This record gives sequence, C-alpha cells and structure tokens, in this order.
Amino acid sequence: MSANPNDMEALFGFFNEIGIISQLSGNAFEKAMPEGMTLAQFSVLNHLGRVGDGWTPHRIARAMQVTKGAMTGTLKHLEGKGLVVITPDATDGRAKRVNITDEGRAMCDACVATIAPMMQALQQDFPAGEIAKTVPVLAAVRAWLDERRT
Amino acid sequence: MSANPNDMEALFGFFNEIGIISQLSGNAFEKAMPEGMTLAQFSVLNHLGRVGDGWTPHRIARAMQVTKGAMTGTLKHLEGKGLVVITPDATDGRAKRVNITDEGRAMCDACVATIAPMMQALQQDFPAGEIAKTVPVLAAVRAWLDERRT
DNA sequence: ACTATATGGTTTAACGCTAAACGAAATGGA
DNA sequence: TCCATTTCGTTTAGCGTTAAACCATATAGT
Repeated sequence: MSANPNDMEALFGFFNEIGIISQLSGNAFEKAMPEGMTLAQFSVLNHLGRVGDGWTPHRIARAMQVTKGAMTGTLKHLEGKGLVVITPDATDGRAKRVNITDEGRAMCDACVATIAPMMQALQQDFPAGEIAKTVPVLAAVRAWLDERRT
Repeated sequence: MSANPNDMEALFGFFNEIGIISQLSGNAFEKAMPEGMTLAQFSVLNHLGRVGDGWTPHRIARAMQVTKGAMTGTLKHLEGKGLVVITPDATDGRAKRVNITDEGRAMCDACVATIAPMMQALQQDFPAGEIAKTVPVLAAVRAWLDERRT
C-alpha cells in the first residue's frame, strides 16, 4: 500500500485545507485586533508575555519559525509602538535582549480579548472537542516537517 | 461547558499548529519546486489544469481565497513565463480569460513530481490515514471561517 | 597571539497578501 | 435615454516572508 494515489490526493487535500485555514483565520484575527496590530506582532508579544521574556531576537525567531531577518522587522514595529524594549546584551556584544513593556502586556491582553468571541463561537459550533482531537496529529506533522527542514 | 478556558487554549493551539504547518510546508514545497515557481503560481496552474480552464481572474481569485489584486500579480508572473495565456473576454469588455498553455501543463506536472517524494515519505511515517482522518474536520473549519468572512 | 570560523543582527531584492482607490465597462431603473 | 450602481481588473502602500550578502563580535584552533 505504498504510494497509493488516493492517499496522495488526501495529502494534497490536507495541505490545501491547512493553507486556506491559515489564511482565513489570520485574516479574521487581524481584522478583529486593535488597529495596526498584526498576527506576527501579536505572536511575538504573546510569546514574550507567557513563555520567555528577555530572549534574544534570534531565539524568538527560532521559536516563531521565521528567519532572523523577518524578526528584525517585526521587532522594529513593536519597538516603535513602545510595546517592547530592546537593549544590548550585557555579556555578548553581538546580541540584544527583548523585553515586553506594560503597554505591551496590555495590548496583548486586548488582542486576546478581541479574539475570544470567535473562539467561543467555534466552541459552540464544534462540540465535543472535535477540533482539539486533531491537534496531536497536527503537532506530529509539524514536528515531522520541522525535523526535515533544510 | 461554554467558554471553557481549556478549550480556549486548545483552539489557540490548533490555530498555532495550522499556521506553522502552513509555513513549513509552503517553504518545503517551494524549495523542491523548479526554480522560480512559487506555491501561489503552482496552485493557480494546478487549478487551471484540473478544475477550470478559461476562467476569469476574478473567479480564480475567489477559488483560491485571495483578492483580485493578488491574483493580478500572480497571473502576470505566469503569463511572463508563458505558462498561461490571458485573452479579453469575447462578450464582456471588462473581463479576461485565463488559459493554461502546454508549457504550463508540463510545469504543473514537474511540480507535482518534485513534491511526490515528500508525500510518499509522509505516507510512510503516518500510516493508517491518520492525516487523512483530520481532513473532514479541517474542511468543516475552513467552511465555517469562509462563511463568516466579512 | 593570530587567524579562521561561527554567530547575532541588519539590510536588500523578490514574492505574496490585504485594503483601498481608481478607470472602464456592464447593468438596471427612472 | 440617461444616470446610478455594480462588477472586473489594475495599481499603490504597507506588512510579512525568504534568501543572500554584509558587518561586528565571539570562539576555537594552531
């Protein structure tokens, strides 16, 4: 049962659905969020607030699965809005440290609040954790792709 | 059982995984494809080759879930490479018609061929259609998001 | 100590995306 | 017929992304 064309089609469909959901949900999120906030900016803010404050830009970039060049831009926007502060690393002359500000935490909470109604509507229309059941498989696929990324 | 914070977290995780898989798989596809081909360009080519040739740019844009402005750019690239031909609509002075060329079909096949090895590896590492089982739920979520898009 | 290599961050070019404004052509109503 | 509205396609500004080149600093090997 290797290289079954039907499975092939199913996988194509899987990635097709993934891509469209990513696009639609990203658009929905950004439209709901406070003016000027993007998904990329919120993700960084949320990460700093919940997982790791004081990280280097490079480490944040790795955690978000984007290049450091992309992170440079996103951090510049956040810094310009006063949502994070970026300081030179005390012991490594190349590195910097990123910390979330009080305004940043407030903005992060505001973003979560605007997203909540959509999440609650989803919970109501997809009962019994139908969506949650797919998460382990998705996480496994994500890990698989992550391992073989070049 | 409404507005359960745990379900909320699960949904956040769901969309997080979706976003990362979309990004990682898109990168993997583009790196494998023939030089200069992008996922957006391949998607349009594949659509023209399998579903609907001779469609208007606007209808293709709707099928791909992108704006017509985005489609203008993608079609321009494909036309520049001779993979599609764009002609004025015979009966509607505003509209155009997009047709795939022989070179376009060949390129589409080449793209599918370069993606196949990765798909087969996925089939081997995720047996019993684990991934395929998630597709109906994903399709339902996609439809849900599509319905409430503004 | 000196050189080679690796690492952190920035910049640029190219592509994709949205939103919004615009021109041209079709459509519908008075 | 004429005007208002809709629709199709293009263009522009802004953001995010990658890949690649670049500079500065750190680290390792000789």
